Amino acid sequence: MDKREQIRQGAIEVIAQKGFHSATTQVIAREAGVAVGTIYNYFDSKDAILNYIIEVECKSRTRFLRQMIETEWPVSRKLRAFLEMHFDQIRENPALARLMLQECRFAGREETDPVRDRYMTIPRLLGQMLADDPDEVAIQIQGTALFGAVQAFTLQLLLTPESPEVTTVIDYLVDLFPGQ
Amino acid sequence: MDKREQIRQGAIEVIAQKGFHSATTQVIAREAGVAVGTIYNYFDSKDAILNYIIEVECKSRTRFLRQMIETEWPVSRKLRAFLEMHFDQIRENPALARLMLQECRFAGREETDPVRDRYMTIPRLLGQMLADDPDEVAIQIQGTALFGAVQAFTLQLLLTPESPEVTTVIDYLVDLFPGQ
Amino acid sequence: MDKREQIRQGAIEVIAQKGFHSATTQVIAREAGVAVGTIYNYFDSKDAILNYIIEVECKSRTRFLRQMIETEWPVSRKLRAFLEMHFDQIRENPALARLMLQECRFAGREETDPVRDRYMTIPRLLGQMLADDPDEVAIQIQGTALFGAVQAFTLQLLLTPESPEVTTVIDYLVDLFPGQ
Amino acid sequence: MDKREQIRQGAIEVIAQKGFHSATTQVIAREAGVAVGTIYNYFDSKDAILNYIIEVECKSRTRFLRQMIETEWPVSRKLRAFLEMHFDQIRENPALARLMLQECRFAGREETDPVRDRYMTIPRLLGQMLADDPDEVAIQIQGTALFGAVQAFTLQLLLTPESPEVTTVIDYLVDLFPGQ
DNA sequence: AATGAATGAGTTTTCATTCAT
DNA sequence: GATGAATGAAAACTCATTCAT
Repeated sequence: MDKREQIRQGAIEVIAQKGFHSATTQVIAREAGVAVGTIYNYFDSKDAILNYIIEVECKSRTRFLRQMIETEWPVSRKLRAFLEMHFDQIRENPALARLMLQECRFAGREETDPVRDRYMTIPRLLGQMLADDPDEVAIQIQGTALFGAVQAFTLQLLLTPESPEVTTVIDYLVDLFPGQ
Repeated sequence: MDKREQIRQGAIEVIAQKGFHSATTQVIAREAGVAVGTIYNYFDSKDAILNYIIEVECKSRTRFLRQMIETEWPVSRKLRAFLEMHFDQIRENPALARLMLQECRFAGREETDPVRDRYMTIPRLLGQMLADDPDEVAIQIQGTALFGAVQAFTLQLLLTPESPEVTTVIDYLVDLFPGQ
Repeated sequence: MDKREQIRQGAIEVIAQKGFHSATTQVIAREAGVAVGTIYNYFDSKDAILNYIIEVECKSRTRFLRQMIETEWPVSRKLRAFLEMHFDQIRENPALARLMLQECRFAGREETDPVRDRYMTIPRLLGQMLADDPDEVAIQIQGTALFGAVQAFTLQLLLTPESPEVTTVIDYLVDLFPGQ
Repeated sequence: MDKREQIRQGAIEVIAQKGFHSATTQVIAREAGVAVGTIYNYFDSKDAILNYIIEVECKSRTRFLRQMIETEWPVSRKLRAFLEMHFDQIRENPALARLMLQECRFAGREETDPVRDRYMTIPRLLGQMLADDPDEVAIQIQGTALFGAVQAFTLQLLLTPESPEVTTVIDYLVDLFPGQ
């Protein structure tokens, strides 16, 4: 009944499967169970759908991370909680994971890109979670390294069936990033 | 004089700037200083250009990694050498780096993709470089983590001017991945 | 209002005038009073338009011939009826006649061609009309000869203004093919 | 050694197989054993090659027909001689026959077309061969009918393997066109 | 608000022709 | 004369977007 959400879901499936460029509005509309025209009642353009999908996903991650940061837990527990949430979501919605890996390509096309800014917030928050001092360069470095490592494991998980166990990966990462 | 190379260079510039999809053959040809038709004397299709670019770049990385693997150096020195080579090349040809980050997203579209296979060789070789036992899962995990971390730093370097110093990043990574 | 028919009519005019290959989709669209894209809402390809035109025309001829074959009329009357129908249609739509002569040249390019099969049904039915025994080689020969003769007259009619009178031609053909 | 003839032969093979439009100058050149550029030393354009092929073939037919016309033989013998010559050539060079049927499409594209004029001379000469009076309409009609019938048989021969025997066809035609 | 037929700008690719060697 | 790499105009086809119903 919520058309915007319906369209978002349809778009995720189609874009994950065919890639953003090959995902036509026709097919997205069919998958979402609406007419093409209806899409344009809820989104300004096809690009806007993708931006919205990424935005929703980033918000979900950043919200979780901000909660972790404010918690009094030890760092290793925070990190483990985040990783478990992340890989759980991958398992539940692999299409969305595929889409995020495929379509988050903002390598400096435009000068300012709100979606990119939102995306790049994640490594920063990861850094903060590992150690609270936001000015410390070393911390930002840790955040970026962790961010990249998680991404690479996610990609491997989606691509190769004989990937390592998720629990092994989580244990490894929790051990690697002690946040000191 | 070497038209194939000329086209490759032109394509790198244009694709890095506008993305593969928005990079038209017209513009690539103009940038390369040839006519559109000439592109098709040297490549089967626009896709083939991209594949070739990625192939060349992957080969350069894997060749270097194989050399490192066969060397008797300590692991930390091998890793440092690789990272210095990598970030040197980024500095020299940022367009190419941008392109690799933007366009090497093969999250499982096609079942078999030779370019993807070539690309995914890099984390495997990184793992081997860190510790020679190719059967050890832990080593593969290290390779993947390192691969992802390097990518994330590369992206940050390209996107944000106030990124950490490359030497700091290299020191951090050499310290993080001891290969034990 | 019926776009498919509109496009068929436009395509007939343009293809008859310039030949199939030189008839661009742009010009066909303009002649049909639609946009290029609209053509592809009703046909899979430019080829499909030509196939449809030929199909419609062949069906019209074969339907008429089957009616004649089932009639109790004497052969000469059946033949005359067919020829009058044929040359009437030529007069009414010379563009279509021109197109059929120009573009129905299937001299064995593809192994199987449904359009060609439909086209080559006409000489077979002509043979049947001349004498009902479908196994008699002689009859098939008559059908082919009649078919070719009619085509040659049609071509002459379209090309040379000082062609013989249609009635003379019909009389001649009715006299030549007595169907014995 | 005669390059023009070499090119003509190569073009016949390629055009017969792929059709004029799909026969590229590259492939024609390769088949002829020359370079593309060489074609343009002997022909003004790709079209000129086709015209030349048709011209040569028409000349061969018209020369033969003029000889027959000047002979004192009975009409049936002249006709039989022509038909035997024609079907012999089909058997010897089916590619050429295919090409002639496929590519002789002059349904009134241009006002004046020398190749078309040459082609349409054949039915006229056939008429003259059947009865010498060139002014008699009936004779022209016969020529056209015979021309079309021969064409239809040729097409059938090329398309369907279980065509009637050539001798049967010749006997039939000689019987059908007594020339009175 | 929902629909989906119509639109036409934009893209890849082909290929006849040229011309420097 | 022979060559074949370079050329770029031209063509089929796609698809995001619009708008009348």
